[in-house]
Amino acid sequence: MDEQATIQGEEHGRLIYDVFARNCPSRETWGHLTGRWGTLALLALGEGSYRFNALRRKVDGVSEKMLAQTLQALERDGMIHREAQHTIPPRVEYSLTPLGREAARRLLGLIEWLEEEMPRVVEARGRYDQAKNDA
Amino acid sequence: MDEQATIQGEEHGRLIYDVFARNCPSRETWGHLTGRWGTLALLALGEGSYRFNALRRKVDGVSEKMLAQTLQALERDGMIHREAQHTIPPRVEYSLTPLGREAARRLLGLIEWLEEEMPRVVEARGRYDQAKNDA
DNA sequence: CGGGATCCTTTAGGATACTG
DNA sequence: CAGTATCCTAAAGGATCCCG
Repeated sequence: MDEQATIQGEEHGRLIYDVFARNCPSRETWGHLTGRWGTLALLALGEGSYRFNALRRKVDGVSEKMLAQTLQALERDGMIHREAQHTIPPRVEYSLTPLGREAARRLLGLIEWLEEEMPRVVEARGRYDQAKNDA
Repeated sequence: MDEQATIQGEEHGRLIYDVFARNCPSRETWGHLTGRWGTLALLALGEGSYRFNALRRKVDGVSEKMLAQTLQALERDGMIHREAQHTIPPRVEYSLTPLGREAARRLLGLIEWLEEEMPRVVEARGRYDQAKNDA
């Protein structure tokens, strides 16, 4: 082996990505958190609670259908709290649960790191494309 | 507003998720990192370097096509290093770059957190489904 | 206003066969 | 062995209409 420490996560003696690969419930939730609209919805709600259409305006580009679907999935996972008033017209407020708040915090951490590193990524892309052209 | 601190990320004075929403390069890389196979490939390579087919066996369930596609995207983003020996038969080793190693570490952190919280998620799902049935 | 239902398009992903 | 190319299916996603 090499001296460089390997990056491993253990969970009950098994490598976590093995657990993660097959174990469906966490895979599904992972998809909800990191999916195209899930992350955006969580980050938006990290700012405060919003009603459906306000949220839709914040998560720019999302369709009604996808926003509803995304919110339902995250509500079911316990990340989002949904408060409905049965009035006409209806009024529904979405907010983060403590669990969702923690998820949003961690996702934001990853995204901020990525944003910081983007110059490196862009540079790597340039080198990669250059090498392709030379071939 | 509420007393609870909001979760915000700032970058040049703009909310980071606004930047993130439109700014394509980081969105694309985010997809590569969090996509179905990207995360798995990064975590597998966190253990050490692997050749194509060995990696394919580790990232169980991935097709040749998707693994090739995933590795190329991450190589282009500077996350993965590809070392080819032009022999017959060919021999290609994949490993993480320092950037990729950091990405893998952070992704693993998020996944480990999620695994820890899964009981809470499962419980929330139970409550959600129960409430649906009552309606 | 907050969705559900429906229909349609686009993309992700897989199986297979082939090549250096 | 490490891919590429081709073809196909399944799933994500979007537009529209409708209702309480």
